[in-house]
Amino acid sequence: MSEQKKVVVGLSGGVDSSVAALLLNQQGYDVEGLFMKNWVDFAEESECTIEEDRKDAQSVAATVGIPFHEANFAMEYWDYVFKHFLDEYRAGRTPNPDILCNREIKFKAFLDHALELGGYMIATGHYARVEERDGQFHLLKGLDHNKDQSYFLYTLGQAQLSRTLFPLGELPKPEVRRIAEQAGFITHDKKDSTGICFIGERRFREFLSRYIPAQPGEMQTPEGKVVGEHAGLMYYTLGQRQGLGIGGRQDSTGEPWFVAGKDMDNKILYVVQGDHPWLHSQSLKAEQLSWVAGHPPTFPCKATAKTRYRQPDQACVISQDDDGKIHVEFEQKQRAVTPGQSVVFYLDDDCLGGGIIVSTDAPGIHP
RNA sequence: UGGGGUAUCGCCAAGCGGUAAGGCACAAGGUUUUGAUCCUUGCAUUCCCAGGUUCGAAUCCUGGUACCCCAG
Repeated sequence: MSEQKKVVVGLSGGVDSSVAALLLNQQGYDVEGLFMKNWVDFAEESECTIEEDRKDAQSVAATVGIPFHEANFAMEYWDYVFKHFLDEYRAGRTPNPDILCNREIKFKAFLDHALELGGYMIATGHYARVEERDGQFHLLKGLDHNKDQSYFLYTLGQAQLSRTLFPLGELPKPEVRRIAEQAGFITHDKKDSTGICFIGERRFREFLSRYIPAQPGEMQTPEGKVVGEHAGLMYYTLGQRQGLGIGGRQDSTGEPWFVAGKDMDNKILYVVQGDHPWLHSQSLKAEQLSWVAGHPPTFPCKATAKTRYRQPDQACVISQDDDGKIHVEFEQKQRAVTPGQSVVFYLDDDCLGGGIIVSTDAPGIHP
């Protein structure tokens, strides 16, 4: 417990990282805090939020009594996260920028920077655990399964995990808030932040339209009936309900409509009503695999998987495809499995790794 | 300009003399470190218009207007 080595904790200005810093400090680590600014927004109220977060982070560092640093990885964020994010959307897929952000920024740029600062390890306020067993580092779910964030961390490998501490991994969220309040943190009752990491909560369509111009087209049913017009395929994601504007067709059942497919070439957005077969898939293919252990498991491999954050674990079998991709066969049909999103594998609490979904066996047309 | 029919929230749609259901859409919250999903709440003092009957009408009557269908 009395490791005298320096740990740099990423302070975001939220409750979680605040408590992470406090706990490490109490555990006897030589803790320093670092606030990252990775997004620059001109003439925008979000600039204020960033500034407020910075001040809160600074205040927390002062309360804990640790040095406070700042870093700006806006360039790295743009080049390694945001560009890719836009490319994916342009291609009609739905990326998860926060997973990339963890790989490229928090556990690369930040980690490197922390080492330069003389740090030995880094720490964040993620709800996840790292455990070393037989010389292998395992990424485990946060003990508070309700807040578990290992899904976002599946790209971390041995090199990263061996230098990472997740002080909140064993704690339930309410306890974290309690600790924050007792410590007198300015952040103790701050609302949990959501939205893209470092960018924040946005009106998503409006935000995207600043980077990708609208390209309207038809909304069609699988039968080819035109039921409306869309603003641009990239603004919609599979399984989406809100924003379609279709209501009260005389020839319909009265059930809500959902996005079920995209025809990029013809700019057609396919929509279906209610619980439609196009929305369900039994299997998927994934690529850009990343395994926590540094190597894939032995295939075929029985495991569970999440296709999106906070989804209950789904039983599946992972196997290798001839073309190097991974084939995942689910026990139960899955709703709206979306290309560009990540599938993350688990063995109980053990996060094995994951990959990017490229296709599913759901009927219909997908990018 | 012969006959018949329909006109209720942005769209579907209940209502049949007793003081405007519901669904979809939309909006606002909630959940949520992606995008979604999901949950909660809100959403016609008013029923095409104008008169009339009635204690009381979206519901009955009269006259307009609009649209639809069949005939010509």
